[in-house]
Amino acid sequence: MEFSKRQIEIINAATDLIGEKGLKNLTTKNLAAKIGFSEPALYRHFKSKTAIIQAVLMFYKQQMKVGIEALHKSNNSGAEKIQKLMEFQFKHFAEKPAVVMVIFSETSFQHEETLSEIVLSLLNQKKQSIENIIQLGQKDQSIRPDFNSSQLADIIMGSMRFTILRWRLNNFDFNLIKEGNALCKTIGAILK
Amino acid sequence: MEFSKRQIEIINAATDLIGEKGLKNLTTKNLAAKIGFSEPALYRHFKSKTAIIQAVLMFYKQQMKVGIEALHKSNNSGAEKIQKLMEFQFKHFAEKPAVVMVIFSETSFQHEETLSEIVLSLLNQKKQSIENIIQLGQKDQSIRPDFNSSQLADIIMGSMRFTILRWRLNNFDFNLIKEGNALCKTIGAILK
DNA sequence: CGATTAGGTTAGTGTTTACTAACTTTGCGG
DNA sequence: CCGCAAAGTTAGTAAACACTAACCTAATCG
Repeated sequence: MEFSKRQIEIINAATDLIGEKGLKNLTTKNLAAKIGFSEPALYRHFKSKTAIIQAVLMFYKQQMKVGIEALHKSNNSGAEKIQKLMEFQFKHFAEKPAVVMVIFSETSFQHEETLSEIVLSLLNQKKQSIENIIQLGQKDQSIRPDFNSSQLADIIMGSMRFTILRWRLNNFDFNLIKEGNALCKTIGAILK
Repeated sequence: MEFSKRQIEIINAATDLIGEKGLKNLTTKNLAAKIGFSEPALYRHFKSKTAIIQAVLMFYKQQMKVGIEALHKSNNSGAEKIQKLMEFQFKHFAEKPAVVMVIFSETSFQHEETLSEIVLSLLNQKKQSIENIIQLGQKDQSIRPDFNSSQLADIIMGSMRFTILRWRLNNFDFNLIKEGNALCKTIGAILK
């Protein structure tokens, strides 16, 4: 998936709009206004609004993949990698709250087959990376081996998502990084 | 919050509509059609569509409260109560997938102050009950005392929500109760 | 028994939505 | 500097939306 400059501009504007007031705020009118040109111009770069949302998700998926791959290359133990991954994610969200909204908009796409599929693949990609790290950690003995890696991945991803959801519902007004670190430590203790 | 018969009828129909195709499927037109009368009739029972969604959430909140209170009265240990609570929730969702959709629609309400508040209170209510049970379990020594109860609650609620989200994104086509039980056991082991 | 009211109807309103038709401008390669 | 395509414009459209006005009916109750 390659995007032109203008397309990336549109993707960022769309992300911001969702970030500000949720998916409902992403209208062709608002989007055009945000970028500073007229509505029909959007259609020179994307064939439909759905294609734009699709691009937003793909863009985010790509970003996440790059971040996780970088983590994988480090020389840390499995347990340490999990810590780093959690830190990375919390930091990412704290810096770009708009992305948080996009993630949670996931659940509003059920009526759009193509979007649902991307969301599922996004989630699976992330879960798979975490499972891989856990299995690695179970081999290098930094993570206790008696837990199922898939379930541990559910627990890790779930607790992160939930913390982020709480943050969002509280209008982003507690320190996510701090709460994230605390969660991180508890998860670390559980994995030992 | 007391609802008339007709209001409960509307609440159920609205829940079903959201369950079928998400929040976007909840239009006044669809709702009226589902119940079998005309659109304007809706406005004899609720003053606006927002009020209907509000009622759906309040109704669900009430239901949940009743379920959790029943649990609290039992003579089980804290650890056992957590198990029961998780079973109860997974069963509830497996039986009424529509409610799942409503829960995850939470995240689509950010533009509506009043709805966001209800969602937050709903989440807090649930989290508080779980925290209470954990603290109880830490006193009766069925749950290890060296973890922060708030974080454990995040982990429990988060992993449940995530499992349910996966179930939904997979079109409800794995056995939620089975996966729920597996998660339950792992959580049980963690708490010990 | 007459008045009031709760709860239904048909018809329609203004607004917002995603998107298109048709035209114009701009920038670039030969 | 010509031709042409890419990328912008204005003006508009049909459909869907939440909601209202005006009217009707039947039950309740003093």
